[in-house]
Amino acid sequence: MPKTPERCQEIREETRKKILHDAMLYFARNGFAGTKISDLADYIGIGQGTLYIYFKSKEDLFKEIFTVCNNDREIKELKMLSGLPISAKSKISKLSKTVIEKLEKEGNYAAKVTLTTHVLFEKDDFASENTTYQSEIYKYTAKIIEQGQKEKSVVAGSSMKLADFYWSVVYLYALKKLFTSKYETITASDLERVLLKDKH
Amino acid sequence: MPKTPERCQEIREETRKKILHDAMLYFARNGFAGTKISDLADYIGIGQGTLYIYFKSKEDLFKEIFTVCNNDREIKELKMLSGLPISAKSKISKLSKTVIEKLEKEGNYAAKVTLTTHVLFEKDDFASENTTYQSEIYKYTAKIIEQGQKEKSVVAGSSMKLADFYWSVVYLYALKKLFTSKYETITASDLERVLLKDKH
Amino acid sequence: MPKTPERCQEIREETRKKILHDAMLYFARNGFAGTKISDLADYIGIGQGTLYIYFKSKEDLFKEIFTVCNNDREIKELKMLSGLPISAKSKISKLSKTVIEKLEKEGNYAAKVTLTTHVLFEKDDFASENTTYQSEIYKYTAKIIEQGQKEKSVVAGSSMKLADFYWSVVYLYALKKLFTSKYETITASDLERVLLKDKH
Amino acid sequence: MPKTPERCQEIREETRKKILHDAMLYFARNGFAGTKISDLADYIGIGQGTLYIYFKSKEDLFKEIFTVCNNDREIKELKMLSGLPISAKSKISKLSKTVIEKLEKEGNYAAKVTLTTHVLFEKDDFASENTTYQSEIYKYTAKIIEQGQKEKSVVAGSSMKLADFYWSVVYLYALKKLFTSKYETITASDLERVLLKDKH
DNA sequence: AATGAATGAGTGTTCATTCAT
DNA sequence: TATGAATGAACACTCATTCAT
Repeated sequence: MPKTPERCQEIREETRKKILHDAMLYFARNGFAGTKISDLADYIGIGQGTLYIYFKSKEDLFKEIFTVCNNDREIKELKMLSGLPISAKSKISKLSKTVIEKLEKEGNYAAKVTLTTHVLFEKDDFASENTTYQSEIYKYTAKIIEQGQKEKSVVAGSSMKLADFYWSVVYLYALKKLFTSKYETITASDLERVLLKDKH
Repeated sequence: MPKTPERCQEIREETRKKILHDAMLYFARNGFAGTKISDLADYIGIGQGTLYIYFKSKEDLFKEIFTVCNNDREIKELKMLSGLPISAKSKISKLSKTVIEKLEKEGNYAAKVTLTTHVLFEKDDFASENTTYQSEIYKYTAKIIEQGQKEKSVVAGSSMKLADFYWSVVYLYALKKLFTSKYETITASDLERVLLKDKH
Repeated sequence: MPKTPERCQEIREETRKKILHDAMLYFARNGFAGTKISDLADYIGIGQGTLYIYFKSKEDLFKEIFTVCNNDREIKELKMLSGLPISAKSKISKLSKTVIEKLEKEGNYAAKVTLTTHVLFEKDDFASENTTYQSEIYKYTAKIIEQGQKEKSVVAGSSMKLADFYWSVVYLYALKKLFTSKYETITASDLERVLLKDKH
Repeated sequence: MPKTPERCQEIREETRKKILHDAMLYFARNGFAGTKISDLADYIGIGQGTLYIYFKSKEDLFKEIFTVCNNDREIKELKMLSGLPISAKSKISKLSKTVIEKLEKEGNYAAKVTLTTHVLFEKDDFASENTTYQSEIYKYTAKIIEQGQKEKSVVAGSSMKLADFYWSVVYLYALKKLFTSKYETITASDLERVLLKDKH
């Protein structure tokens, strides 16, 4: 069975995907400084050298992972949600349910959230690039919050601060998902409460 | 004439305190793996060798800092609060005000909270030791929550989960305090909302 | 294609052997404290890091070398010699000739003797392990000496003391071999004289 | 009681002597590289800083000790012995008795011999200085040996080689004296046997 | 003069990266 | 292409030396 060039390309793509996927989780758990290439390669199940065929350096790999994390689908979905002709309360409920579900079910969502947020804190170099993504997300969340404040369903306060609060809580439970199994996970209604006034 | 032993002891005690204090902040900001001894020593304003007069190793220094973080005063104060003959809502208000104030004013409170929580996630070795401290804090918080649930002022749900949620939010804003100055800090009433139903 | 595991194993074994061999000489010449890893690696002709692939630490490397030095062949040969049905004088002659020859010809014999004896003096930790080897050697030498004393060919005195004397002289000329080229080496008959009465 | 300048000078002299004396033993036991200033100061019973009042550096201290070791009295006595109008055998007997006695009784003789010889092996820098002393000693010993060979009491062979052999054995038992108490010490007649033919 | 806390150059050890196979 | 042994720059740690007291 001769390897066609196409098949070769396919294999390459698969390996690359696998590295990105596994490394995302590993970096999210151990941080950049706390990740050794040797350990990471073992974790992925490849040789150390192989990593360097696909990525120029540890830093390069990290950056690529970070880029993958900041995909636009997330933003687009949120943008669309914010534009829907429904109450802010519904939007927040919908969003919260989706997020909690992703945390539970979607394999790498927790890692993605964790890395995205971590970078904000730790890596000054990436801060600018990241801001773009983060600020888009915040912008649309803030829009929903403002709508909710008009509708009296959302608590008072700076909409950006509240958006930040909301996503920080998501980050928190992403962290918990990654590291512990001890505590019960937050529910969508717990998450909503960050923004919503009580229902009576 | 030789230095008096008393004076020597004093000097040692002061230097040790300074190292513990400054290193706490540095470790909280950079993590264990992300902290280089040379940078840390520069940050503290001492020679690298000096660190090793007072602490056997980087790990040893970290452990000692962690021990300092887990002081009992915190626990005692919370225990006392939980026992007071006032409404749970008042207790939560009081606690939240105190915590937010400490975050704002008290020099190393943010670092303390951050380290204590980080260790829970990252360092398996410390998990057991840490659990003691953390679980005491959680226990008394849960007690207040349960009181509040009876009084109908606190939302429904597992009291331990809610306690964890509450302190996780505190951790979040400790992180923000340490790393950014961009965002408005959370208010006590934002923090309360994690637990309390709306006032109306 | 990956390297075959067999070839890898081979390479590892070779490098390990080379390190043990060369480091034995280097440690014998410079002592443990006097040996810098950087110098040693240069001497062997490998990178510093390579040493740490094969040995956990400088101390570990030293211990392994020491173990290699204390091989049983030496003991077995001496045991056999001591049991032969020939005069003690012949045994001592034979032994002395062998030893002197090894000192001259066999690459690392001098280093081996030197290290084995040095350790007796300097490293308390190894004393017990070493005693086993050393005491076996002494035991069989003492046996020959006692035979010689009965046959009136060996001088009077405690056989263990004389055995110790004999091997100490060997150690001496191992040292000289390692460090200087100035002095004429001892002859087998010089060595015999430590034990034997004059021939006339 | 005001300290007179004379008394001050005396105290200085005493401390200096104490350091030289104790450090000689310590260096002999641990070697140059194996000696830490902090340990040495503890052993002597003074502060680390004090050493640097009396000696410019570790190396300087070692050199001074080495100079003290190579005193001329030894040489003079041997020179005189070699010139006496008695048989070589008597001279060797006398010398051996004196040496063994010194090893037993004289506090630092073993350390002195050990250091003097060690330096020959280890410290290339000192080799030249040392050679003077050592070669004087060897010269007079060789002279006695040559006399003995004429008188047929001493074994055949290069007189320098035999002198070297003789003093090497002395070094050996100096080592043993310093490090172990296990083995019986050599007797003067054991030592003589290095040079003398048997009595029959 | 004596001390020992502080220092930083030097040493031991690790780990991202390279490269022969 | 994939591997893991080899590397050396970077990091943790030690110790001879200095200096304020």
